[in-house]
Amino acid sequence: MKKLALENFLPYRLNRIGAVVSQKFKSVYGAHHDLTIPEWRVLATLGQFEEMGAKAIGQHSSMHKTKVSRAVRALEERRWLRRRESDQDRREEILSLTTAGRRAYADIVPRAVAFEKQILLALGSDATKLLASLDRLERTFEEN
Amino acid sequence: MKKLALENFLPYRLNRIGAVVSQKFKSVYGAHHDLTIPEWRVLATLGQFEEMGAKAIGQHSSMHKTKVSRAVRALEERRWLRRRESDQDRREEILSLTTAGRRAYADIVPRAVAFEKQILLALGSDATKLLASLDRLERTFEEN
DNA sequence: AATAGACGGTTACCAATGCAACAAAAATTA
DNA sequence: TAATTTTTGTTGCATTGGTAACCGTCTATT
Repeated sequence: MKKLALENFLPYRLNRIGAVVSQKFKSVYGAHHDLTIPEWRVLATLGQFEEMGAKAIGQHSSMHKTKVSRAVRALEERRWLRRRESDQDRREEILSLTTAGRRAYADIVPRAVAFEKQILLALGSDATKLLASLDRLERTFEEN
Repeated sequence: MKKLALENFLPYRLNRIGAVVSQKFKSVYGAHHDLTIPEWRVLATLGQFEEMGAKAIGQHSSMHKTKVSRAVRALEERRWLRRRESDQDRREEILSLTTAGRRAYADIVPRAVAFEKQILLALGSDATKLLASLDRLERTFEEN
C-alpha cells in the first residue's frame, strides 16, 4: 500500500504553521489580552482604511459576514468602534474606530510589526523566498 | 498613525492560505465526501504507521486529544478503524485500520498526492524555495 | 408606481472544538 | 505495600463558527 507522510504533506504543513503562528501572535496583544483574532482583523482593517461597511471588512480580512458581525459588536461594546448609518444606502453601516480604538491600534501595530520582523529574521535569507512563494501561492488559488 | 497592511501581514497570510488550501483539499475525499479534516488526519496517521495509541496520533498530527478521541470514534463507527487493548498498558488502546479503512486510505492517498503535485506545479520554480522556507519556519517555532 | 429580486447585516440553530474535570490504570515515592 | 502522582483517554460545559432564514432597504423590470 502506497503511503503518504503526513508531516511532509503540504496542506497539512500550511495549516499547521498557520495555527502555530496565530497562537504565538496572541502574545502581541499585550494589555488587550482578551482580543480575538476576528476582532483583531476588524481593528486592523479599520485602522488601515478609516471607514468601511461590514461587507468590505469581510472581504478585506477573509472573514464570513457572521464573524464580522460578531466581532464588530464586540468591538462596539468595548467602545473601540462606532457605527453610523450611511446616507446613500440605509442598509449599510459605516464603521470607524473611536479614539480608544485608534489608541489600541497604535498600541498593537508596532508589536505586530516587531513580531513579524522576528519571524523574518529567523528565516534569514529564506525570508524573501518565502514571501515570493506566498505571493505565487495566493495567486494560484485566487484564480479558480 | 502608523498603519499596517493586513493583506501583507505574515501571520494573516499564512493563516489565510492554510484555510484556503484545506478548503480545496476537501475535494480529494471523492466518494468519502463527509470525512472531516481530523478524521483524515487520523486515517493518514494510521495508514502511515499501522498501529498507534491515540496520544501518539495526536502528536504526529498536531491535534488535541479530544479532537483525536472524537475522530477515532467517528472512524470506528464507520468501520474504518479497530481498537484493541494494549497488553503492556491497559489504559492505552492500540488503534489500527480495518480492511475498509485501508481501502479508503488507498483510495484517497493518490488523490492527495496529485492535489499536492498540482499546487507545486503551479508554483513552478518557487516550489523548492517554498518547501525549504517551510522547513525553516517549522524549525523556528519548534525551538521555543 | 408596483412587484420581484438582490443585497447588507443580524440572529436562531446546530456542529465543531478546547478546557477542565474525571475514571481507570500505571509509575513513583514513602 | 500503601499512598501519591502521573498518564491515557473520555465526557460535560462553554465558546466559537458556519448555514440558513430573516428583516429592512435598494434596484430593476414592467
